[in-house]
Amino acid sequence: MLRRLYRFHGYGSLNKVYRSGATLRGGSLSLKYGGRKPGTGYRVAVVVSKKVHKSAVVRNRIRRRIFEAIRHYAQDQTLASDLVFTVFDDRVAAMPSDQLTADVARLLEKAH
RNA sequence: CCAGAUUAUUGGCUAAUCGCGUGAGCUUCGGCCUACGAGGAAAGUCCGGGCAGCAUAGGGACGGGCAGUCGCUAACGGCGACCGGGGGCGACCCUAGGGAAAGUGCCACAGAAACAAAACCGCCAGCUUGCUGGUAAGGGUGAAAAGAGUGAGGUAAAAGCUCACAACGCUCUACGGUGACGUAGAGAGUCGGUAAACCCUGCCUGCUGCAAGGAGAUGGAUUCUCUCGAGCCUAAAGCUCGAAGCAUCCCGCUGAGGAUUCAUCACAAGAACCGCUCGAGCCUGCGAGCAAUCGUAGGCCUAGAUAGAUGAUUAGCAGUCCUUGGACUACAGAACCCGGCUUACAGAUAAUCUGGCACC
RNA sequence: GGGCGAGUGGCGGAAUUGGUAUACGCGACGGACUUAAAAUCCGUUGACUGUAAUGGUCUUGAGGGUUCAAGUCCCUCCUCGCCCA
Repeated sequence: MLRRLYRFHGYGSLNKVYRSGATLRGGSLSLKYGGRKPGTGYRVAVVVSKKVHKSAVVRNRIRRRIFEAIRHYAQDQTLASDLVFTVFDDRVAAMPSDQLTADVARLLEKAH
């Protein structure tokens, strides 16, 4: 899990990314990223709808694994954008962590 | 040992590295350090309360809920014990279980007849030979056809029509029990089912919900809104009544709300907050009680997030599945808090009891 | 978090106070018309299972209950949808 500083708070800023952000598609998840002024850091949200999986435990695991992959990526690279990951497949809960980290890193690379 | 019954507990473990939230401490304000951090169902939202607002929520109507008895409880549609009924060889389990002679509705099809009484077939008698009368024991219809078995008497043929014994529910009396009810005796036995149909009886019940609500209190001034209508009056002013609010209606109660500003008291930067976690709280012992539960003594503080922390990876062990070797770790994620109910749940453990077999 | 509603053939959609479940439309199948097809007309059509023949059993999201009888009444669960800052 990322620190509170790097997460979204409230609907307004999230809706702004949904309206004006650009979209990248991956295997099981997509990324919307949007304009933030340079030098102001980054914010991340992960959206896992109830249609992905009925169990709240599985949805929580998906969310935490993606946050963890982003955290490892942010240790080496610098991020500067609003990032919204949307999951549409429950394979994310069971796939090996190396593959998940690579998928997330590929999306983040494209966004820059 | 095998097959069961009931109840309770547990719900992968250890280590390393990297992280997140809250509180305390330190700080050179960059951080550092330390403690704690999902459940028995956190779930479904099916009930009941606390708490908050609407009048310190008051009476009645309407509506809704519950239903054996006695207890427990803050309360309950929950729990415990007992009674009646049903199931099991048994341990034990299941049970929405008030009232149908207060009234109303419904009982399709079939059937002669469906809640008010009845003759279709059969049996018996009479004569006009296909009608009349007698007969509710038998047949047939149906979920249900006047409570009723065996034997004897009785008759034209029959029938609780009469008698003996047995069964059934009802009423009364006696005894036992706080009570539901049980046991015994006596009496009279034509007179459905359905109340998870309306209804009657008894008891309970205001509405909205933390997305509630708060974010100064008291007093005064000005102004606006609800605000308009009717009556008294020539008109104005004034008075009275109604309308307004109390989230269904009547009674009853009250004028209510917003903005600006002044004074006094209080508060001290916070809407990124409070409510928010110390509570019908948990653990242990003792006592009362068959038990639910209650009393008492000692000890303990045990998540409080807010697009939402409680995690990720690696190694070893334990277990399960299939073929070396891999895969997997029951059900499942707090959202104001409690008491229950219901539903989901791999495996492991413990206690008590029942039936059967073998041995001593 | 809190509050509501719905579920009937392959699809849509009826079924009055409990009383023959699936009326009606679409679709599908067979036949007629045609050289062939479309349109039109006629007929069949829930599932399973028989017999020489008439048939029998099950079915309203799932399970249970009340009743002679349940799509309808009551309870528990499942799925889908809607509303509230």
